[in-house]
Amino acid sequence: MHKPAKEITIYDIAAKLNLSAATVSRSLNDMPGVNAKTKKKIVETARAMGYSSNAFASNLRTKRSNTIGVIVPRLNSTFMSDVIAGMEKIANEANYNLIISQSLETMKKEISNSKTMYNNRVDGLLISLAYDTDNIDHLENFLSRNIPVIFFDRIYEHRTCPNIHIDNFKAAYDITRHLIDQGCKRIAHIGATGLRNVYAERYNGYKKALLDSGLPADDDLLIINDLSAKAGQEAGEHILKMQPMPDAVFAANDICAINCMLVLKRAGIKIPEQVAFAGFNNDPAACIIEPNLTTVNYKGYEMGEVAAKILIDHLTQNDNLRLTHSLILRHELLVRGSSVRG
Amino acid sequence: MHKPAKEITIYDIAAKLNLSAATVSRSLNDMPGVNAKTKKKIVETARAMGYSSNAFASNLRTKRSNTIGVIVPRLNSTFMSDVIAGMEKIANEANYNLIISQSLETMKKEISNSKTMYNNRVDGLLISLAYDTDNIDHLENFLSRNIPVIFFDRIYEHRTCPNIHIDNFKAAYDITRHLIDQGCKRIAHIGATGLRNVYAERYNGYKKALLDSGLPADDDLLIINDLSAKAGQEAGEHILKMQPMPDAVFAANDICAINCMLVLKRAGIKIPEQVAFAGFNNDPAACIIEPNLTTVNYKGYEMGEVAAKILIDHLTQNDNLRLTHSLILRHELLVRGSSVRG
DNA sequence: TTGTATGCGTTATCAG
DNA sequence: CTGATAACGCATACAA
Repeated sequence: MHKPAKEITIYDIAAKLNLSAATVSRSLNDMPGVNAKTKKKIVETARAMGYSSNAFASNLRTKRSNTIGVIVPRLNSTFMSDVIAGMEKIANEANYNLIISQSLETMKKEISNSKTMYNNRVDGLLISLAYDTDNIDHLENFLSRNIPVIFFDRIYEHRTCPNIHIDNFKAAYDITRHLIDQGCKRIAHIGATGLRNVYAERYNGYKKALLDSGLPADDDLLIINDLSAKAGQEAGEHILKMQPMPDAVFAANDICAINCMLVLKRAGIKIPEQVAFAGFNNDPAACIIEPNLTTVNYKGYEMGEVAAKILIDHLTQNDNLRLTHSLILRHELLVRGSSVRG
Repeated sequence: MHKPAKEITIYDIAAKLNLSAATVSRSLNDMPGVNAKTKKKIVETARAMGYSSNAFASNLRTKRSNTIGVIVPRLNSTFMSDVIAGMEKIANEANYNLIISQSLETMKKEISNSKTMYNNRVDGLLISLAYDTDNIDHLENFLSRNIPVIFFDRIYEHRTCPNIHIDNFKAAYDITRHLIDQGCKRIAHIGATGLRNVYAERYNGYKKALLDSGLPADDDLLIINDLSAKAGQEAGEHILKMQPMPDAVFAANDICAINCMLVLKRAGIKIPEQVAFAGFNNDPAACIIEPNLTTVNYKGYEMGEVAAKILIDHLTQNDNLRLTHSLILRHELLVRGSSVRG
């Protein structure tokens, strides 16, 4: 077993300066009521001796970990990395640490992760739900002990937890409307499980836009999968076989849209003349495919910042978290070549 | 200030069962020397009472955190997310937690992150260096206290720290050779700072391949930047102005290669006939651009697994980490349309 | 302004 | 097999 070397404690510093540990503690924590000179001396010797505060002892004593737990479906999406970068910035500034884990889209791992988070006594939890999560019993530990939980993006309606998201319904409505304005009449939608608000809302927005324009919301035009690259390819093959083919495709994420589009392109379909395309998320790849993909842009970075900020404000100022029921961030429609018909 | 509710401790369990806390602790930790019956009773009531071990107290006592620190340049690259996913799998299985942070390619943040990691008493550190890190004084705390540090991908030569990486030299050599085999004679290279082994080695491999084939390694053919998407575009504009233009471009990562290629394509340059392209990393976008990008594939997931495994084995079995100087993983050349000439 | 004393929840040592 | 007790390092109420 690996054995770390001895640590330097506030007692060592106190001994060296003929002071009490209490005074050292107070100085190191910038507490009021310490003589400026002694404080200076303490801070200096602390540095000189290579002192570093032991977080465990401090946490044990204060019952706060200064750590925030983050659970996301996957780390490796552009959107989520942006979210996390935003969270990290805010957390860092406020002296909070982030423990991050991914559920890999399964409720099972999400449960296990939340247990770990709880054991590590995170001060709060920021979570975006897995693909198949259908209840939040695994968060009961947090809720019953008043440890704040905030949902972002893939949210869950709960009495005491704020939600942070965008208006997925409106975004989908607008993008579908845009396709209709381009003259499209048979618009297919590639979506995912209705369990997740983001996908349910995008579908609802799509459907409403069709109905408002007097277009039928034909079930044949609806494709449900997991929105992965592979699923996008399969959707493309499926679409090629449809009779008649749709004249537009609106996919609930860009990766899926792009991979679907590639299949159609390779089959000789003209984009956007024969089939127009729109996605969701503004993944960098949307600007690599040709023609570039029309999509909905929303700032993950800001979502991360906001989520972390709300949580930390609550932890440090005890504003009432329940007052904030949900927080809706801005999005914008980015119209590009994949959907504009001369 | 937010106040969490009271916790259930081993004393509560002990009191309820008329036992001592010691016995409860032993049972809950599966230690030998406890009557099977009492143990069973203890485990059951623990669950019934909703007990959950307090990691701080345990860590304070044992001087081990069961936490591994991970510092990467950025989380939002396909490669790094894969690495982290691999680490998380191994860590999870061994009951270790991961604290993850990103340096955002600056040494400054890397220093601050490593300090946080140290304060949180991580049992070990897995790190891939930032773009401009030119020394590792900030890891001195770890090294002097025998806290194991393992470098991966962006490594650093150090007496006591193992390195995990691929043979960047050979990969670059092979891919350059491939371009030469396709008849290319003026091969440009887009690389990054020589501070980082990965880029220095890729450049060296490229150069050696040229020399071995009797081609001049012309300095005009070398473009140094930060390999970002934007840098790729700028490189593309630069290349368009070169007299004569190179007939191939080998970029040290895919994102840069792809964005450079897009600029050339839009200027009417035929790929690969006029300019052949090769990248590095096998980013998913390499299969989105047309023609698809020739690149070097290496498994980030496995690199993460290996790094975590070596660290945890050392932590739990105290095998001598110094014996492992470096560990070189496999890579493969993926030849695609961007480089194959009729 | 500083010091004393105590407890946070565990685990480890020793004794029974 | 079980119990009593002492740390681990820090922060705080209270005393000086």
